Amino acid sequence: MRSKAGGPRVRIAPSPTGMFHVGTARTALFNWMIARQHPGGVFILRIEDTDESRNKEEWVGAITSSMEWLGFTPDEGPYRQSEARSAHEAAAFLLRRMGYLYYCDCTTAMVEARKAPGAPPGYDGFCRDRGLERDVDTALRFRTPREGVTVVHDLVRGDVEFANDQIEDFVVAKSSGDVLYALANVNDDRHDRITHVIRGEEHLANAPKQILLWSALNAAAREDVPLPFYAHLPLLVNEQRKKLSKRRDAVATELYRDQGYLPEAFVNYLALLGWSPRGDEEIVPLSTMVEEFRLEDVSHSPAFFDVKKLTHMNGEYLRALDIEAFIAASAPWVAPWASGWRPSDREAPWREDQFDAELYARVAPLIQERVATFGEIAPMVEFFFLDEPRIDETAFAKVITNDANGRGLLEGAIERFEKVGEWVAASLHEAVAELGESMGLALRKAQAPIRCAVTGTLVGPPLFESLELLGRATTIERVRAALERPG
RNA sequence: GGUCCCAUCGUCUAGUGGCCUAGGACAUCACCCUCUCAAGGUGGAGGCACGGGUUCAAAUCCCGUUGGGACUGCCA
Repeated sequence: MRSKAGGPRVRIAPSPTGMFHVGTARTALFNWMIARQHPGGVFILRIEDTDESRNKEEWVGAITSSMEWLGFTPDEGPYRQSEARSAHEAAAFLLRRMGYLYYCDCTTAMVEARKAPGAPPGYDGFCRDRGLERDVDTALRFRTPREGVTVVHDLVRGDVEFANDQIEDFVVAKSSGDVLYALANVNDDRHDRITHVIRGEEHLANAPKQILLWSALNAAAREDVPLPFYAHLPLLVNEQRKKLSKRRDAVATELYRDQGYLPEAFVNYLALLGWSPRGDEEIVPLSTMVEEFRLEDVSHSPAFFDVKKLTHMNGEYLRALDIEAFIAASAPWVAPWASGWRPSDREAPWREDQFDAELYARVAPLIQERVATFGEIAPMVEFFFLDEPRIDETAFAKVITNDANGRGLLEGAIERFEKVGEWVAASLHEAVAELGESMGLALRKAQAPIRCAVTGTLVGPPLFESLELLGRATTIERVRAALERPG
């Protein structure tokens, strides 16, 4: 349980909430990088499941599978906080015996009722010296020092001071006997010999309480476990500058995985939230980030999670893939029946018997630089696999129904396509160009109705390459179908 | 309300007293390329919240103001 060669021991301690919050993902990344900077570093996953309402097994699965996706394999764990229940109770017992804790039977309403208008909020210490014993309605509170200051030596923010008389006598164990997060977390960190507590800024106000508890535990147990370094990371916020919330915002890491973001790109983007690599290049390999990362360099101010930038960055990663890798990695989105994992938020875009892996392999180079996520592939290439293209009515009306040249172009195209010698992109390009010329139209105008008839839309992969792959028969058949379409 | 944190282009950031006429990236605009859409290329617009100090010199240090935010549970 000790660090190998005195390396850092860090941990992320998510509570199971049903999904893996992107903020937790970033915290995991920063912790993981610190662990990887030292050969003896240890990265621990501890699931804080002490509250029974947050103790669903599948929720734990959301944590482990996202961690796996991100590539942050824990060196220890996953531990369950709930497994240490008896250790927490023992710690509470010891602390109580040594006088650091006292029983309190005040209800929230009672505390509230005693409060003079304008009095400081929080518990007033009413039971501090009443010498209550354990009972069905007694919670255990920590006897906070009334004088002095507790300073949090924060690696990103510097020293943050809290006057002890501003820290209320907080509850450490419920009247049910269940030990609360405040103590459980500290006891676990102490037990696990955590050296760096790296977490979100929302925990900064908890830090002095935890430091007090840590010291009390050291004294009570007569074992001086060194206090960890603290590092409170800037919050991730939404466009309203509010902390990213599960209710309002797209915070589930799984969502990004389902949409077809690459974990490497996602991690790279996450690192940029509150930190930046040296130099002007933002797309950097993980190994470089691990090398350059310093908690001291982390920004102090909140960061907006910008999906647009994430998406751009993902596009860059996608384009950097060689074509085989691109094809392989996109499988869950184009041939989910053949891949081990499939996105949970969508149906297969077409039936297995409609899909043609060889054809897809030839289509892929056409769309690799046109998509930013794997999820965008299917809508762009579906006309290759569906029996009939899905027609965009607006586009159809614009370039075929309502364009004076529309039908003429389609008729001319059929005529020329039937005569094309070798059915390859270059010949088709030439054929359509000539057709356009004969009607006094630029190629960009001439190709539009054909594109719409065959692919269903006005945007997509290069037309002539697409026609080549589709074949003469299908192409002509679709152009005919468009001509026969009512309206 | 109390405690605490924060403040450079719309966004993420570089900047740690002179190298700043404030750099990069995303987004945005224009142009080029072009069979559509992208990608790519070139260029543009856009920022040190405000007010006082300190200093020969401040985006950088100090104070205040304003503005944001977190916490304030017998949740984690």
